Amino acid sequence: MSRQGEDAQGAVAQDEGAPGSPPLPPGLDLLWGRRGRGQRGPKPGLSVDAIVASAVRLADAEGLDAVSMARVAEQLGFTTMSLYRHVSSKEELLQLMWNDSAQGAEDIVLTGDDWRSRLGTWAMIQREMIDRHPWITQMPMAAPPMAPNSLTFVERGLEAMDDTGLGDADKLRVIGLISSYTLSEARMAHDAARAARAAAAAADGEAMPVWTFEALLREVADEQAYPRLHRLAWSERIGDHPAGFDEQEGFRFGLDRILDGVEVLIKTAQP
Amino acid sequence: MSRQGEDAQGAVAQDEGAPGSPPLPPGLDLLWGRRGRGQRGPKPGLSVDAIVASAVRLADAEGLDAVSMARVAEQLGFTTMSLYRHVSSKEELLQLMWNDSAQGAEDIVLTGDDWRSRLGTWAMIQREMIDRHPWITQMPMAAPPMAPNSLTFVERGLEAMDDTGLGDADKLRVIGLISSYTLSEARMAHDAARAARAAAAAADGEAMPVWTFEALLREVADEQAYPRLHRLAWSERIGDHPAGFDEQEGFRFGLDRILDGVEVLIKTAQP
DNA sequence: CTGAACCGTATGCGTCATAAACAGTTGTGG
DNA sequence: CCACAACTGTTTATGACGCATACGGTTCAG
Repeated sequence: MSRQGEDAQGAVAQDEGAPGSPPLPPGLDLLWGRRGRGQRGPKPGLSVDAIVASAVRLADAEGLDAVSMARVAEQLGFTTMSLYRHVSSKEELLQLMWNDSAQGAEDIVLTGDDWRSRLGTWAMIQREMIDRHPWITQMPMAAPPMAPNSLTFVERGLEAMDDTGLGDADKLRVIGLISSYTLSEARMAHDAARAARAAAAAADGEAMPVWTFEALLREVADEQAYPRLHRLAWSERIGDHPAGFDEQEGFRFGLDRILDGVEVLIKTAQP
Repeated sequence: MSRQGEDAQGAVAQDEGAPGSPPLPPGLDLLWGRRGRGQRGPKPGLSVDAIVASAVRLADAEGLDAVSMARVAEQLGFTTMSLYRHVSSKEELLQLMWNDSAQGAEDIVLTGDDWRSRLGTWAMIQREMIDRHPWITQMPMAAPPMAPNSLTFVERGLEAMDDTGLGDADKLRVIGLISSYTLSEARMAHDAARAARAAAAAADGEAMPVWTFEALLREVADEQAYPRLHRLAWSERIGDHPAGFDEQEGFRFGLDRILDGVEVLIKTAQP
C-alpha cells in the first residue's frame, strides 16, 4: 500500500551547493543561501522569515522557554507541524533566531582614533545587542556563531585592531576573550533579572521576600568562616549597593581590566 | 470528604530558622542546615544525599538533560514522586547538585609567593572543577552561587589578593571577572564537545561530515566580505589548528591578559 | 492504643518535539 | 490537455517530561 514517491520524511528541500562541498550544519545552509526552492505546488502561506520573526517575538516577550513549536505556530495561525515544512528542527529554528538577533551588526561603524576606544565600543555594542534580546544568553551554542551577521561583526572587531601590530591569531584570541566575558556577564545579569521576575510573580499576594545578593550574604556569611566576604557584605553602601555589586559598573570594570591587559600585550609585542 | 490534617502539599518540612530571618530560597535553607526533620513516621529509605548523588552520576554520564526526576528515581529503585518528599522541586535538586560539585573547594590551599600565581592557579582550579562536572555550564544560574562550598571558594580567591593593596570592592570585582571568563570559556568548550559527540552519534553509519570551526570558516568566509577572517582561516597551521583556535591555549591566553590587566590596576592604585 | 505525622505510591494533567500518513494545490512533461 | 510529481499544510499518534493530588501503610508521642 505504500506509495512509491513517498514524502521525503524530513521535509525541507535538500541543499544543492557546488559539487564537492558537503552539506552545512542545520540552519547554516539556509542562512548562506544554499537551499533550493521548488516551483511546483501551492504558494506557501508560511515562510521561514515569518516563523523566525514570530519566534523572536515570543522569546523577547517571555524568554526562550516560551518558544515551542506549538506556540510559534499558534501565533501564526497554523498548526504545529506546518513549521516543519520550512524548518527542519527546532535546533535549526534557534540558529535562525540567533542570526536574526545579530541583525544590524552589518552596518556598525567604529569611530574612534585608537584601537582601545574602538574595541571598547565594539564590546559595548555587543552587550547592547544581547540586552535587546536577552534570550540569546539562554541559547545552547554548539559552535561559535557562523551566521553571516555574526561573522561580519567579528570582522569589525578584528578591523578595530588593525593598527595594533598584533598577529592575526592574537587578534582573534582577543575577540574571543572579550566576547566570552561580555556574554557571560550578560548571562548572569539576565538570569538574575529573570529569577527576580519569577520570584516576584510567584509571591504574588505577599510573603516570600526577594533576596538580593547582599542580603543573602549578610544572612549567611559567618564572620569566622568567611571574614573577607563578611566584611564586604557589611561594608559601606555606595548608592543602593555595597561596593562591588552593581552590574553596569561591574561590566565596565571588567572590560577596562581586559583592555588594560590587551594594551600590555600590544606594548610588549611591539617595543 | 477532605481530611483536616491534610498533607502539606509541597511535602518537605518547612524551615525553622531564628525568628525574624525569613525563609531562604529553595535549596539554600537545606544547604545551610536550616530545615527541620520530624521524628514520627517510618525511617526514610531515601535521603537527600542519595538523590543528589544519583543525579550527579547521571549528569556526569549523560549531561544535564538526562537528569529527570523519573530517571533519578529509577536509578535509585524508587518511584518518581518519592523524590518530592525530600526535595521540593527540580530546581532545588539542581541547586543541591551545584553545591555538591563544588565539593573540595573547602580544602584547597593556594601556594605561591605572589598574588599573580595564586590567582592564576585559583582560576585553573575553577576550570578543572567545571571540567570534572561539565553539566555545571548548562545550569540555569539564578543567582551567584551562595552555597557553603562556593562561598569558601570565593573567600579563597579574595585571600589570594590579600597583599595587593586593592580595596575589598575591587577584589570582589576581580573575582567576578575571572569567574565570568572561566565559566564562559568552559561553557563554549563543553558545548562544542557535546555537539561534536552528538553529531558523531547521529552520523553513525557514515555520511555527515563533522565540521570544525576552521573548516566551516574556509567554506563560508568569502575573501571580499571578510578579508581578515579569510586570512585567518587559511593561515599556517600550528599543530592541528590554524593559529588562534586551540581551546586550552585560548583559555590560558585570556587568563594571562586578564591578570595583566589586574596587575595594571594594582600598580596604579598603589604607586 | 490511638491518632497525628510521616513515608512512598498510583494516577493523571498539560506540555513538549517530532514521526507518519494524508488531502488539497499547482506547475510541467508527455 | 491532462496525469502525475512536487509541493503545501493537516491530522493523528508516540513517548517523554515536571508535578498536583489523592491515597494506603508505618511509626512514634500522648
